[in-house]
Amino acid sequence: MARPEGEKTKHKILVTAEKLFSEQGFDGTSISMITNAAGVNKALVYYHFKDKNDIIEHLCQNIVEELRDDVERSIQKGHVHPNDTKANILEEIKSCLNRRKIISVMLMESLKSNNDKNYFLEIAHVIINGVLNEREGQPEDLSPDERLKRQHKFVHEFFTGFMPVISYVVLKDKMCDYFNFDSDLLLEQFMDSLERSHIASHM
Amino acid sequence: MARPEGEKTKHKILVTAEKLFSEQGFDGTSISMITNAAGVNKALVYYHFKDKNDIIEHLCQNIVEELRDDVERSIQKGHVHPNDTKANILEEIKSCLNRRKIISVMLMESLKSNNDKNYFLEIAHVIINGVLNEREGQPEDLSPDERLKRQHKFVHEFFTGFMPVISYVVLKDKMCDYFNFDSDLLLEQFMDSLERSHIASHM
Amino acid sequence: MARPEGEKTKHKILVTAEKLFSEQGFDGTSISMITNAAGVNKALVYYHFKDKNDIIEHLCQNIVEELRDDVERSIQKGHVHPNDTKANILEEIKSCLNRRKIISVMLMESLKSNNDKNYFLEIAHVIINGVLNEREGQPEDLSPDERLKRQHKFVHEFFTGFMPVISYVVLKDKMCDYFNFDSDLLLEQFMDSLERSHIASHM
Amino acid sequence: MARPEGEKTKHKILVTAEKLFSEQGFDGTSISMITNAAGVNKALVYYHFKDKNDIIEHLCQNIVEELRDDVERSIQKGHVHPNDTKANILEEIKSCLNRRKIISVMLMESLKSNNDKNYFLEIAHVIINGVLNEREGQPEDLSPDERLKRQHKFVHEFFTGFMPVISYVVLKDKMCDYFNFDSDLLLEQFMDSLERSHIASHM
DNA sequence: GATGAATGAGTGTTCATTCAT
DNA sequence: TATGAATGAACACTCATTCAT
Repeated sequence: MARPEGEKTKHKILVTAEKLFSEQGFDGTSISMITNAAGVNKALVYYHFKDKNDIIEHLCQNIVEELRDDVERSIQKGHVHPNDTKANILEEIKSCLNRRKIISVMLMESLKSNNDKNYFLEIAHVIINGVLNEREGQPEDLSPDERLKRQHKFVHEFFTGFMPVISYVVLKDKMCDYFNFDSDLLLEQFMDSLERSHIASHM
Repeated sequence: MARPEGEKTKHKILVTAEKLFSEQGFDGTSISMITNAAGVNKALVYYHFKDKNDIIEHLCQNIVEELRDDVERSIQKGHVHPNDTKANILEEIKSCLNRRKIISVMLMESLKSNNDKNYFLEIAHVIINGVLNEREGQPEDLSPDERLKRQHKFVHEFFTGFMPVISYVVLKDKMCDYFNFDSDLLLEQFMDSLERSHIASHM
Repeated sequence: MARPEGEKTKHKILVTAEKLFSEQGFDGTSISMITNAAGVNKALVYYHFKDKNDIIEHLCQNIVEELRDDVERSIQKGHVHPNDTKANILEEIKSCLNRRKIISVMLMESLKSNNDKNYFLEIAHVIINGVLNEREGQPEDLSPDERLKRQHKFVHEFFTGFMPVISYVVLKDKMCDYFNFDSDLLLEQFMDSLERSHIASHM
Repeated sequence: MARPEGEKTKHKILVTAEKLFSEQGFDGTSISMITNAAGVNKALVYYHFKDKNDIIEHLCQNIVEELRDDVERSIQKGHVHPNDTKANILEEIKSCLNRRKIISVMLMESLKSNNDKNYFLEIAHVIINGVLNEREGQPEDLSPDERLKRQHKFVHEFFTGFMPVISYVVLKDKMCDYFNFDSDLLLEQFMDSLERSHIASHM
């Protein structure tokens, strides 16, 4: 675990940036804010990263890789709770909750219509295809008709499964604040809704 | 309809700001960008608005009011297409599409955990309560138990109906680009999914 | 002469920049140095000029135009001292001395082999062609042979007339310092040399 | 000739710095640019040189010494081409061409009126006095009148011989680019002009 | 209502230089 | 000799905002 000195600093910058980006947005967060919060010299950021954008790029690529690994491992080992869809979904929600800061940042950035890269859609792609492949095996040489079906399944998963979970993860705290909801109750109600709508409608 | 000169300018600023905010985010858009694009003098912004924040506040309050009016009218007059849930949902989606720029901005801003005001949750509140009231009448003096049920319905509508629609509206163009989807087909598939999951699970 | 307020500021920036660029070079002079010396706000520079480069561009284009006008006027009106080459050359030297700051800057910049624009060669072109046209009329439809002759004359003027004068103008103060020369004597000796070499060798 | 490892590095830094300084100027070239281009560690520069200024100082002092040696050797051995002034001048031009990068740098720096050291005038001094001494012997105990004559000769050599040659050397490539001149023809025309003006006017 | 000019504090980024190893 | 990491000051440039007219 002995990280070389430079890697520690780089890590500190990344962690702090992730926090501040999720709180204030990418454009609303200055390099000074990051270095002040992280307690590192401002110029050091540019020793470890090409520019400000390179920081968010690192953050995004890191979790894209993490998720790819997760998905692969999940397919190989099978689920943590076999035959218990609900428990598995809860597991997934929790895994998203742990990454909710960067997910929030990616969503914000993906909403800007000017952006070229779209890491949010990239992780959607990775996760949903992981789920679909697990359910029905890796597709090869699809006929146009099968491809259309596959796309339909993807769209279904995206809007009725993935986005509700993402929405829950990135908005739950604000909802509890705004509507004066209890956090545990909200989770329960959300899980129930997801079960009755998305899970019940699996194609 | 003859708008006084000043109102025209104010309107031009608002329209341009909405466009740029949705393309680049609020923090990513400067006053100069707005005035350059709108072709108005920079100082004029501060004649019509208190500060930069006041612009987004105007934009948000405007559509909150618009939506309130829509909802009220809809309850009074009934739906455009009575007894055709699908058509009505399509109507709603189209109404959101027309406002997708400002909705996108509100969502971005609501994701920042630092923000105090949350216009996105405010419009969710307005719209979803409109839908629920239309379905089952305005609730008064709810018992704790009824209130819980109402909250559950709200949560259900929010995550399985509202958020999927919003997601579709703000992300569809990026999805078509990223995944090389056909726009019309995506709408069709999305509508089908929504029907099978959300509409089928109405409580 | 009543200059609008903004033009005065712009002028102050240009004059100060010219001075500092000639003393420290373009890259050796920061915007802060200029604004501090000129007593104007730093951001104002960017109100009046696109960027730092735009300042030097203005300076260069201004004297290019000035020189073009000078040359044209000189051809129309004839020399100040007809039939007295020496006096006319002295006149020219003095006119260069008045512009020696910006000439020095242009020469420095033209020596960087990376630069795309070359204002120094542009003024050489303007001045020398002015001299040649005055002497032998504006050339039209030159045969290849005549063109070669014209080029030869240009080269001759450039290296044996123009460059010595420029060198004198931009280096005389440093020479007087370094070699402990008397300023007036240096001018006299330089004029004598120029007469005996360049003027005597006119083609 | 086996250079110790450290000397090789030092040499690489000097060569790269000379190249970049001549392309971008001293102030326009950063230590990072040099170390990146030379492929050496940045901190190593400060092992071999006191500071950035020390690099240019080394470069300048090196050729000052080189030129001193050249001049001395030339006086002792006589010219390469005895009795052929033209050939000798061509030899000198070529020797300057080989050193044109650092000469260009020295000239740029000498044009800044703020600089204390003036290596450009130092090499002018070395070279021109070498030429004069060769022609008429090393002067000793000059009378005031003789000293004035000597100064006049120096000034003559400087402005009608040295500066044209230097100008040719540092500007020829830019001239060929800018005026679309042929390189060989330019040399020919320049040599001819120099002969007819400077050489013809030797005092 | 509208404008050109101005401002102080800030932006992202790079600088020459140093340090410990 | 050489290196990766670090630093404070400076860089060019832009920000939101204000002022006088």
